[in-house]
Amino acid sequence: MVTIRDVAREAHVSVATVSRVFNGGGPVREETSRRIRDIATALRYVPHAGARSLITSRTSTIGVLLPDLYGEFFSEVIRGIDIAARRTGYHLIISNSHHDKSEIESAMRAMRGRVDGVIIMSPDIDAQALMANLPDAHPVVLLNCAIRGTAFDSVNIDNARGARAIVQHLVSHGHRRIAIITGAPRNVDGHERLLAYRSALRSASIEQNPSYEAHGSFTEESGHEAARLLLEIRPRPTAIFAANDSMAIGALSALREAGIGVPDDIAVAGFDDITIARYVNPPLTSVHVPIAELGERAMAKLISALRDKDRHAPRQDLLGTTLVIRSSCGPPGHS
Amino acid sequence: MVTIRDVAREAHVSVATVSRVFNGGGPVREETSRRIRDIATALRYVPHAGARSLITSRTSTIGVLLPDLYGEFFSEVIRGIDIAARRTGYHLIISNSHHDKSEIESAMRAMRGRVDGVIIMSPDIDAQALMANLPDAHPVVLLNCAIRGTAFDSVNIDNARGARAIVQHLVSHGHRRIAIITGAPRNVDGHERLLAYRSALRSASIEQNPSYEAHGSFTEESGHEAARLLLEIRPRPTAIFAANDSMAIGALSALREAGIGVPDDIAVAGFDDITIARYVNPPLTSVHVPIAELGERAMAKLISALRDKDRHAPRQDLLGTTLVIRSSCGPPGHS
DNA sequence: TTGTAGGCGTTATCAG
DNA sequence: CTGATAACGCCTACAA
Repeated sequence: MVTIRDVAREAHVSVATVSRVFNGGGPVREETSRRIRDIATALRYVPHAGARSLITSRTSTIGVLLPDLYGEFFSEVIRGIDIAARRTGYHLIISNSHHDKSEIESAMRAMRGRVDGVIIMSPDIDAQALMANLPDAHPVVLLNCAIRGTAFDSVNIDNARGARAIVQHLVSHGHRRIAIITGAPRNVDGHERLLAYRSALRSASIEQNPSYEAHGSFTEESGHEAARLLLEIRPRPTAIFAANDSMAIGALSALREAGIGVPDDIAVAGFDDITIARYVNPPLTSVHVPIAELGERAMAKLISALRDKDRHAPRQDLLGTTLVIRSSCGPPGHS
Repeated sequence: MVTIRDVAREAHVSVATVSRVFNGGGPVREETSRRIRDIATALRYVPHAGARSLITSRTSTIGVLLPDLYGEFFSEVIRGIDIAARRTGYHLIISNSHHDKSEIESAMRAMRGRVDGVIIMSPDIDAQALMANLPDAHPVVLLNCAIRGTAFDSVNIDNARGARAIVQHLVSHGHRRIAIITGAPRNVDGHERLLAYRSALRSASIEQNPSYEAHGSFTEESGHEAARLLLEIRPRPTAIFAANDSMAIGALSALREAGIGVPDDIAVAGFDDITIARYVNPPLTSVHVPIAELGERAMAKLISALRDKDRHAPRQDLLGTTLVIRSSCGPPGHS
């Protein structure tokens, strides 16, 4: 392995000078600097990250703690984080499938000394209290977590507005028997969407039917199953709001199998607006969520917290959504 | 920051003893060991990764270099890698959007001293020659790369068999005018699937019509567009093989818009068997690819290369696929 | 069974 | 502008 000493020897200077060249530290004569730089590249010299972090106590790396996550949401979040990371020269350590407090804590422990900060995504609603006292080893940004109003930086989706918009859209099309397929039981996003659904129904003076709340878990399969259950209920709902697109697509396939027309017999709406939403049959009305931006924003917050170090006021961001009207709930103008 | 010295002082032993406890190094009296362990956890002591790597020259971290990648394929690969990584106590540094040689090389340089080995995923066909002489800083496993028969460890999908199976399935249903929507132009998988399609047609003594080869790029949108183009051709194809499911779904939506029945008027088949394939209308006949296993396998190979160090014979793995018959090409038995 | 001490590759401080 | 040199936190012979 080629070290800073090799470069120094070859360039007939001290290691200190080489170090200065690479860190923009002190003043170095232009010619010396160039010579060192040339020799370094010729020797394919790369500073040893560990040694550097030992003395600077910074790693230029940030950790990302994720729950079990499948599909588009996961990859988009990572993509957003990566975009912001590479823009600022940070590396990314990612660690998957963390659910409860102990797993998160052990993961954070394992990351000590490897990262300068951490982005935690833990949408489990029960993690709220658990994460209340996170180790303050390094700055933390909470991504789509259940904790609200704390002293942490956080980024969340504005689920309430989005779900309300969907329900209002359905109501404006004359629907009164509106069912919901809920998300995974203890998931924040699913929970918030459910609450907003209820509240929107109340606002529209629609009496709520508890049996219209079918349980799902964000998968196509669960959406399929839930829709089948919903079809048994009398009076049968005339609209189904699935808490995410995957379940909406599962529901669509269940309705098709049952010979039910969409949107004529039953309207269907989703949430997230994943890419495929516009290509299913019929194209799915949904709520667009800027997923990549979620990750990008989280990373940006972390970076700025890292820069400011002490003087940094945590803020809670709420990312807006957009109603995307296609044809699974009938034409836009109709009411 | 609490260091090994703090633990040593608190436990009235030398740092050497503490180190031994944590590395299973030399012999330590049972009682001493327990005391040190207790104090360490009480103090929340975690060895500094950088300092350790400085002397052991190992990092317990592996790097993952990926191209721009969207959707399910990406997340599944990562998931597979992560499963194998956590099983063996390795951390994961991931780095996105690397296409050409220079980007890969600079990324690898940036990882020097941070990782013990690297998994490179670079499905660009042109990268073949470019990557021929990778820096041999650390062990490398090629994941879905175009390089074949080299001295590198590699894991690839058996695209040829899969594509051939699809075409034969179509032929067995009486189709002779079989079109293909190709993948991204320089993508290995897309390329191999195209070649296998041609070869399967030849085997079936079907004359090839170059205009039946529509260009796609693995996105739903490109599949949609390609299908529309295909519909203009006379004689019109009676079957469309899309090089992946996303494009097949895009094609499905184009056919629906054109009022073409599937599979009655035109049969459609995909590749990958992503989760959603069974929920689209009609359920998509496809080739199942064990994506997560791809990542898991790559990681396993890297680990074993890391263990053996010198004595390790690189091997090229080809992951098998399975034909999944649903209804987008007509019933299974029919011919 | 335990302690001492040298060194891993860098950066930072202080003299020149 | 440049060069010694002392840390940084840890592991590992070598001694005791």
